[in-house]
Order: sequence, then C-alpha cells, then structure tokens
Amino acid sequence: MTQDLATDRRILRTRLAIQTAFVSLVKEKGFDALSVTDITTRANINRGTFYLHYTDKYDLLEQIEAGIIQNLQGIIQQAGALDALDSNILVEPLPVMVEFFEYLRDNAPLMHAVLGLRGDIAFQTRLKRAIEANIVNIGFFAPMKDENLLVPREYFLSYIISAHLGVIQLWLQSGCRESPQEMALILSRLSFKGPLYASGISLEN
Amino acid sequence: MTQDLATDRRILRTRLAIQTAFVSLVKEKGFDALSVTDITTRANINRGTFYLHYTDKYDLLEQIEAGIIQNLQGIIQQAGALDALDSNILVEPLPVMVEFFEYLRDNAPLMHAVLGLRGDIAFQTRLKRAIEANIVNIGFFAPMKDENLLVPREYFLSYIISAHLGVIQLWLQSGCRESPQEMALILSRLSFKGPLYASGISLEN
DNA sequence: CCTTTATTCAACAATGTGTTGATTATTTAT
DNA sequence: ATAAATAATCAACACATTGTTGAATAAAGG
Repeated sequence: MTQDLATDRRILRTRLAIQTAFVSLVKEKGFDALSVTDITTRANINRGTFYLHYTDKYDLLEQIEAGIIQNLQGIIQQAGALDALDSNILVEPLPVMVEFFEYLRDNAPLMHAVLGLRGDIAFQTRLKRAIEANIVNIGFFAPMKDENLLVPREYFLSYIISAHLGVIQLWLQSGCRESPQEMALILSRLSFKGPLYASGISLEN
Repeated sequence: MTQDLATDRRILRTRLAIQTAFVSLVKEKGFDALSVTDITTRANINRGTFYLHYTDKYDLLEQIEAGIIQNLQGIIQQAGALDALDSNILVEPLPVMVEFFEYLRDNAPLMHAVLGLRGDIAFQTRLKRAIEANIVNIGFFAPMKDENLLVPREYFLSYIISAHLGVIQLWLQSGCRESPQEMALILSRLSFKGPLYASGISLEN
C-alpha cells in the first residue's frame, strides 16, 4: 500500500530536472548568483514544485552533497588497511584511489559544481571529515602508532587529506586529462616519499 | 589641495565599522545568510552609506580578501630561496613560515571569516594561486629541477600548498593553540620527510 | 570660518522568497 | 480500463532585500 519514497516517476523526473538545471547554473553564474526562480525556469517546472522537494537552494545543495559523500564512503569502505606496504606503491597505485578518481571523472560536472571555483567551502570541510572518519574507521592507517608520530595525529590527517583534495580539484579544473591510474600514482608518490622528495629536492643528511 | 583617498576620518570610521560588523556577522550566521541591511544595522550606519563604499556584499568581501592577500604576499617576498637545505629544517622552522602563522594568529577573527567553516571557496583558490605565484617568483623552489620530478610540477605545487592550507584551517578552527613556531615545524616535518614518514609509517625498501 | 564632502533620510521600483488554495495532470494499483 | 491517490500547475499574497534617487544634515579639513 505505501510505496518507496520517490519511486513515482513524476518525482524522479522533477528531481532530476532540478538537479541538472542546478549543476548547469552553478557552472554558469555560480551558486551565490543563482535563484530558485532561475532553477525552475531552466528546469521547466513550476516554482511551487521546487518547494515540494526542497526548502531552499541550500537544502538542494546539501542533498546533492550528501549523495556524493555516500557514494564516496562506499568506495572507501571496500578498501582494506594499509598493511601490505612495500615499494610497489610507487609503481602500482592503490585500487581504492583509482576507483575514487573514476567516480570523480564519471561525475565531473557535478563534482565541478560542488568542488570547483564556484563551489562550496562547507562541502569541502564535510567531505574532509567524512574521508577522515572513514579511513580511520577501516583502519587504513592502522600501522600508524602514536609513539612514532613526529607530528600531532590531527595535523597529519588534515595535511594529507587536504593535499589530496587540492590535487583532485586541480585535476577536475584542468579537465581530467590524466587517467585515474596516473592520478592515484601521483598521489602515492607525493605521500609516501614526501612532496619535496617527489619534486626532486633532496635533504643533505 | 587633493588629499589621499580615505584619510577623511569619516571614511575610515565608516569602513572600519562595516568591516567589523561584517566579520562578526559572518561568524554568527555565515556569509550567505547575511544581508547588507544586517551589516549596516550592526554597524550603525545608514544603508545608503554602504553603497557609497561597496557595490554589494561580494565587493566588500573581495576588498577584505585583497587586503589579506597583499599582506601575506609581503611576508613571502621577504623570504629567500630554499638554497640552504639541511636537516636543521626538521628542528628549526623556516622564519617565513613563522611570520606567516603570526599574521594569521594576529588576525584570527578575520581569517576565520574568510577561511573558516563559513568562509569563501573562491578566496581559498585565489590565496593558493597567489602563494604559488609568489613562491615560484622568488625562486623558493629553485633547487627543483624538471628532470628530477617524479610527478608533474603543477600537482606537486597544488599538493603542498593545499596541504599547508588545510593544516592552517585546522589550526584556526581549533583556536590557534600551538605556537607559530610549533606549526611551522610541523609543516616542515610533514613536507620534507613526507607525511607518511612523519606519521611513523615506514616503507620497506 | 567656510568650503567640501561624507552621511542621513525617505521614498521608489524591481526582484526574489516562501506559502496558500483550487485546479489539472499523471501515476499507480486494482 | 478505471478509480483513487498524489504530484504538478497556476495565480495570488505578504514580506524582505536590493540598488538608486534627490534633498537635507552633519562633520571634516584647510
């Protein structure tokens, strides 16, 4: 008698139209400059209909972002801990990283809208937190013992996650020219050997 | 006869009132939710007066950000190239990094408004570009030869600058508990030895 | 003191918001 | 195929914010 939320084709159609219009409008004029009226005009739906699904454009953005985070979490969950560390990591990229980049590439317009120049800083922060929580949860950095730390754990995590996100943003901005494999390898080299080592600078001693 | 732009005390007073009100409002409700009316009410000035100085709240934000970037550029300019690389870097932080953190700490409410959770992603991007342009200009990474690169130059720069910014944001969010010296040292260790090395994980071979 | 000019004030049209109730159209299930 | 359910449309509404105006007032600098 009761049916799933949002299996009604009208609902699916409307939400898709809204989200598609939203993504294209963010690209064109940026999130700030965009109104609910803009979205519904572009989506060819009544303005009132928008409010049947979202409370405002911020709510729309958050729902889109929540979907992305869920998908990325799924990818991370499948990865195991970093227990088989060897120098292969500098030649063959981690499968989980490759999948990550494949997802980003396959959803490039969407990712561009939320992570690009006209994106959302709150999402960036939420994404970092979600990634941190997940990689810590699955014990990805299990080999990391507190007594061995040269720097506080929190700063290490912030450093490496922000670095990855920065590279991802540049990759998206430049049109995803490198393959997911190449990108995963680049990040491995930078993280495992150190950015300055990877840049060819060597420390004496 | 003509005098400097903005030496008139009324102008200085008004702009200061606007910027102070703006910073406190960003902290309270975020940039998005804040109106020109909010700002002028908080600043105790007529709404029309706001428009004598800024075209809208975005213009205000940009002018504030431009000032910050100029100040940070000044700090970088004073630093020399990375030509005296030795292991001291892991014990004594780079003076330029210490100055950087001192500026951030001394302007914490302002920096929080533009870099914090309710901040501006466009500023982040502009800041990264400005830093990149400056450190490249002064030859900070002069020892970095293209033939030695294990990864594309652009990704190396994006990686390391984003990493630094991420650590800075965390530091600001947590209330600047560590001293500028400590922070500079943490970043040196992470960058020169590599984040994973600094975290105590060692690669076999 | 006097000139300059920044600020104030009230008013304006324009645009967007979020909500309403009645109507129409579409979907789902029988 | 048809009926019941419900999503989408439409017009209208009060409300808030915007950006601009011209005239009056206040404060600064020389």
